Amino acid sequence: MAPGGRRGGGRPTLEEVAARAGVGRGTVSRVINGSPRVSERTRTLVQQAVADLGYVPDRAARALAGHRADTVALVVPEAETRLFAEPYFSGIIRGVSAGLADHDMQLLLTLIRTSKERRRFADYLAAHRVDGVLLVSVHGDDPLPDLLERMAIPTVLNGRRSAGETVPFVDSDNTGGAQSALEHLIGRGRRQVATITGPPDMYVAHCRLDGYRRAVRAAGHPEDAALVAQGDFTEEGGRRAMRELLARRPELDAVFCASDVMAAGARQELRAAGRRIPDDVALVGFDDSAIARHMDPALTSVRQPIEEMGRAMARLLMEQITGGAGSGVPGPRAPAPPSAAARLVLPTELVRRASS
Amino acid sequence: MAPGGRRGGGRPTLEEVAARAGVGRGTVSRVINGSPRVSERTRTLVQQAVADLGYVPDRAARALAGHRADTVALVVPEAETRLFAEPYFSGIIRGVSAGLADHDMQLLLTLIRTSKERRRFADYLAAHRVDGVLLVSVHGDDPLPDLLERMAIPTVLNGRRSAGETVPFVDSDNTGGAQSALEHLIGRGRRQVATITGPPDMYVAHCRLDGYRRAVRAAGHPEDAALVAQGDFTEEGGRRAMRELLARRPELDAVFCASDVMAAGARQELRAAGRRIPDDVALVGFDDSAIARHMDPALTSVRQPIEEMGRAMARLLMEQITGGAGSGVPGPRAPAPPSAAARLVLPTELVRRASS
DNA sequence: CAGTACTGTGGGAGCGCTCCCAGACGTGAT
DNA sequence: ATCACGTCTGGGAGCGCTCCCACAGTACTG
Repeated sequence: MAPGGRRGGGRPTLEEVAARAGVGRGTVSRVINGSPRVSERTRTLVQQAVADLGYVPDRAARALAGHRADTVALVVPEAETRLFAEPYFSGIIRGVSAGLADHDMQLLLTLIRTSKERRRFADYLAAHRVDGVLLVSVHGDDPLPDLLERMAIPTVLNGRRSAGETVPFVDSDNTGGAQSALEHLIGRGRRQVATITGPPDMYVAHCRLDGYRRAVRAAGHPEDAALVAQGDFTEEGGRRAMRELLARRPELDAVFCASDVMAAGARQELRAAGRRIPDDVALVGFDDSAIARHMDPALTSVRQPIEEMGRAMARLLMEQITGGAGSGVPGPRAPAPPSAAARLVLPTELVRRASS
Repeated sequence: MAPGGRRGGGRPTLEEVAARAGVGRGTVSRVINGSPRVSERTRTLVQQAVADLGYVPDRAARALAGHRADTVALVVPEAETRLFAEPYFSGIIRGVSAGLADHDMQLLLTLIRTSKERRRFADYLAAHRVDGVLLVSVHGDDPLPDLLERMAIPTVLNGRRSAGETVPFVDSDNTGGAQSALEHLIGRGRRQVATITGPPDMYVAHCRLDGYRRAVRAAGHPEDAALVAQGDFTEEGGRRAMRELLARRPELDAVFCASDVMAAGARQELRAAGRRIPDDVALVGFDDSAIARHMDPALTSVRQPIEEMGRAMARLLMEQITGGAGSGVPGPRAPAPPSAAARLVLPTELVRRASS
């Protein structure tokens, strides 16, 4: 008779299940949550009642009483929303989603474009609506990681802000990936290998440049600063950098680009300059994105284990949330100390195609 | 002294705000929810207390007491997770996210791959954790739309299952887009325009084929069934269909592909057959995805107003949830009757590039 | 056979809100 | 002055869970 609009017959509550099973509320709760302190007989009884009634625990009530949300947020800062178009995010989301499914956790997607939206998200955190946060592609100056640390909310970054990252993270081996790209080029007889880097304020750009340098050094080639041009991960930046390189070192015979998108820009300039790929100049990218496969010629690129990274992020986050304790019973939050396992660097793989 | 781990000092509650403002709980609640039945003086008083204490309402408590979740789910069925890589999803998500931000609604992202995950999602719906659902790229045989209708959960589809779609939806003008692509080709003197279609069990494929046929008819060209080949929205499908077409009608001078991905496949076959693009054969795609810009030559394609579609989906859903009542106070759910406005078809735009 | 230690169980006391019913205080008409 | 009818306000009664305390029962000990 309630005016509000109680839905058809009303969904069964814990209490009703308890009544039907002839046990107390607490016992049903224990069964639902997989507590071991229930006799086998009672457990079966309760499970039967649950099945009969089609009982599904109300999450809101659970969240209120249990101080948890069964939800984690995947946060994508403004600067990165365009990257969304890349298979990268698709892979991360799939990995995360798969990793969370086992824990019956939901994924909240939060795009933060404006400072108003950042505030809104901070309120959301304050309102206890998430148990943890996954942060994608943080820049060095992003205030979010520190905010999360202050609020003591379990967090995992995708990538890191610096070599001394304090927040748990999952990253790919950018240095190693760049290195393998260069070993490949040098192994195929290229002598004058240039590189187009990412923006210097991003750690990932540093790593890839570092890998380039190491490989050049290891091969005994001279380190030539004129072979390094700065890009910004955009196509236009790739074009600009390529023009610079061609002006400075017209004799170059290979270019390693720190992203596929920049490689696409570089290719245009190379073609405009009449260089054939790969005959005159070999080209290698990074990310193994869709454009790598569709470029003409198809682009050799460094692939990251993206979906696996997403899975790993989910795993690391769950470990923090459950306080390192095994899967089992989700107790009240008990923040785990930062462990060594909370820094994960996954290997990359070179995908060879026609451009090199 | 609570063992659980009450966070630092404890966040302020409604009651504390009430005490500080010297009013009752009900009054604070009214102010928070923007009820008009509060005197100006009291409202200011309460707002001051809220600001002083940094009060943020607890969402879980709100959800429990108020029978709402302030959350909507964006559901992506298995078959589509690969499309995730496309700018399409990026755009939809951005539009939806922007559209929801105004309503202080959160976005839950749900990937459904297995039947186990579908069940899990159904439970989630039963557990009252979402106020509405956005469904992306539904197939004709997807059981989800009907399930949602039965549960009386507000829903908006992206695309529709058939011409007589009963669930509110937002779609783009696929027929018109295909038509404009063909008018463009025919206008440039192409006489033998072939098409590669999507899978016949998808309504969107029908629409695009329909647009092709209408334009051919309107131009007074003969309708030649041999110029129609069936694809499946994949690159390999595009290749196969292109081979068929070349075998059946070697004299064709243009191909309209129902997706960019299939156009990429078609291009490979055309090239393998020694046809130059656009000199011998003009090529047009659909979606205006990343590969369209990076293809060689760059692909003419039909662009959909993706982000706007996302926004519209959010708007339609919110209208259902708030029962058509203006923004204002969020009352308990009152499902709105299916209105004419709940069917939205947005216009497309032809983006001309070098391939035609 | 009392004493100690478990294991299993019931149910009270909240979690922080919203809803809604009374009641306090106006204001105007009679 | 009296009554009716507004507008505003306080606070009780939940929402459906989890947590935890107390207690019954059983199984060991000395």
